[in-house]
Amino acid sequence: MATIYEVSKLVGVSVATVSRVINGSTRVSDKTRQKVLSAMQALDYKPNPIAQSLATNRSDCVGVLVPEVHGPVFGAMLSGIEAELRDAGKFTIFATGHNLEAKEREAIQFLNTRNCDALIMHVEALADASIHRQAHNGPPILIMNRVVSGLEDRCISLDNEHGGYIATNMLLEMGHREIAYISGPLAWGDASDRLAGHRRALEEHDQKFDERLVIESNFHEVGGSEAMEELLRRELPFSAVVCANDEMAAGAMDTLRARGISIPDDISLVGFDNAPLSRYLYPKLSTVNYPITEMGRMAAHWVLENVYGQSGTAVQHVFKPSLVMRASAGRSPN
Amino acid sequence: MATIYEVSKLVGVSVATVSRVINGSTRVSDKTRQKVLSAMQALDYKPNPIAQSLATNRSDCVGVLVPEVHGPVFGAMLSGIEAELRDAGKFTIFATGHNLEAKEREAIQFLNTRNCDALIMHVEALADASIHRQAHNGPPILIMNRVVSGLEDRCISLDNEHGGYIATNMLLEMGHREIAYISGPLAWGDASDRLAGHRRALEEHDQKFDERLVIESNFHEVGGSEAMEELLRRELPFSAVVCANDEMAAGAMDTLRARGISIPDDISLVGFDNAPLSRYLYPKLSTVNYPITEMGRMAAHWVLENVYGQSGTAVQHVFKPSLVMRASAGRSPN
DNA sequence: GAGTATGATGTAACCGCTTTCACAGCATGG
DNA sequence: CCATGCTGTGAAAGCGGTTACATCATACTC
Repeated sequence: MATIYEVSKLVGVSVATVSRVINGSTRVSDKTRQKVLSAMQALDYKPNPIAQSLATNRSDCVGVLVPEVHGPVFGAMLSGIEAELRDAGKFTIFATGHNLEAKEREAIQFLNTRNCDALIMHVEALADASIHRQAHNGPPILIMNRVVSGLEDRCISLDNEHGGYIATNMLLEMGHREIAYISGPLAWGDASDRLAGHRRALEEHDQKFDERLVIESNFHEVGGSEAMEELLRRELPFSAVVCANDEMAAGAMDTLRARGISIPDDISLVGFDNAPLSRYLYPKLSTVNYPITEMGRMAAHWVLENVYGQSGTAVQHVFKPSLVMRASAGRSPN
Repeated sequence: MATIYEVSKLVGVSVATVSRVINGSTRVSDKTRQKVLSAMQALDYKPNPIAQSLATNRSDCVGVLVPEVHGPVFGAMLSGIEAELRDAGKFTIFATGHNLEAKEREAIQFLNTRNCDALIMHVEALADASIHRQAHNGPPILIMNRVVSGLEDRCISLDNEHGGYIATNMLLEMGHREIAYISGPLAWGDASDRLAGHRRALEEHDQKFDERLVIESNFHEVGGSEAMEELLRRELPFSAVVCANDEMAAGAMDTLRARGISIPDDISLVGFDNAPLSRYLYPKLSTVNYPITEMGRMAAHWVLENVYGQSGTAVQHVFKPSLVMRASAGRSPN
């Protein structure tokens, strides 16, 4: 690989001048610039990014920490981030935290050793205090799907409360009165916010909130299936169920089908996330769209503006979910 | 951040000695080693990876090129790669090629500028010649899901022919005789291999291969749906359909359901990939398992052994798919 | 035409680490 | 007692760039 020295020698200028041409930092006369450029071409010269990093103290790498690489949500998020950063010539390094505190901490350490210019992280287990510490000691960070107080301008999140609200509101407007709810772990912010939206919708329609119609589950398919069984066991009347994510809705659907209960004729079902699987279920699942790819793009955007100084549009910190109507929810049979 | 100089000053040795302690390259007396180690701890010293890279000409980064970041197959592959490399303290940088030659070429360029120590790539559009060129000029490469002649020891692939064979074989053994086939683009190796396996199974069971029962489609859901419509339009008898991937099977299922054709009572359906969606379909899809996560791990493994000199088990270059029986395939109604 | 601002370029230090080579000190063997 | 071979360590030259500062024309001002 050719170095900057070879280029400078070929042209007969100093390496400083070549460097200036590369970076466009200072004015270089047109004549020398042209000579340098053609020499670079002739030698097929590419600046060594490692050397540049060492000299400038920038790595052009952005670290991304997600619970998992695969899966509908994180895959889509990574996709948005990668596309945006790539266009800007920045590199994405990722690590997984598996929603476990030790792993998340370790992953941050790992990314820190790479001298990332910024960190985009989706962490669940890590306490606010740890995030604050990282924010103050490490490179700039951006937090996905979580609002950390004191770092609001570093957070990009979904208005989960609104999502829960529109799901239940839609069912109420279709005439449903008794609406059950299968929740994710309420210790997690998104799960409790979604439930709060559900409650608000009920209140606005003067429906009493009945705790017995709420099951706290785990965001997984089996959990949804078991939660639905538990609901049926309680023998309370309900004509619709909101599931706090699509996977649990898939599980719930399995249980209902096994009991011969028809969707949506007997019971309407609504999910949350608009994950790919929601389109494959039968009947196709009505759900709440979670614009995670866009949110990933926005995160990358923030980094490009605030870390790499590129100008652009304003960053949107809170995204509003919207309803996706499919076949699993219909009018109340009553 | 503390540097190696500060450590050396604190201990009263030269930076060379500190470096030796860091790398364990040469013998250092126990006494000095201990002093250096505790000084490193006291200063919370971490070697600067960028500087190390510049000096050693290694970046500790592995580039991964996939068509897309998300999606069942590539997400799972990335997941396997990341897990394995991460355990070894190596970084994964990824880029997407979207199965377009220009984009794939560009992505390789992009990763090349980062001085990756190795490249793991899943490319579809790039010609063998380009891959050979990259293999000879750039860092070591590993090719996923494709066998490039002359580079067989650099390829990790699935025995697609075998997969096609076991799918059709299973149907034949369940008594089916007329078996239709919805293929992916036959210009792609995996699609044509899968079809070849289908043909071999038919031949081994003395069934004539009927071209009119084969539709070439595009690996997408809509394509599967349209292909099934075309099949029905041809009004040839068949009691089972093999789809070359699960997405097309999902589309085919939609079409059959819309016509009131029961699965598997009227027609049996088999997919390929064992993507997550196959479990969400109704009825749950029988399919061929594609151990892509393991294959990703294996790729990372190869890199660790051949680039970073870690010892380990032998690399498996060809993976055998296996059958996953679910509800969508049953005995022939005849 | 002297004084000065301005623009283009060169010089050299520096980023933080690795590694070759030299060397001192010491044990070994004849 | 000297030649020899080890071990442990230090000095210093890279790795390939960036950039503060110096220098030198050149153009401009009065």
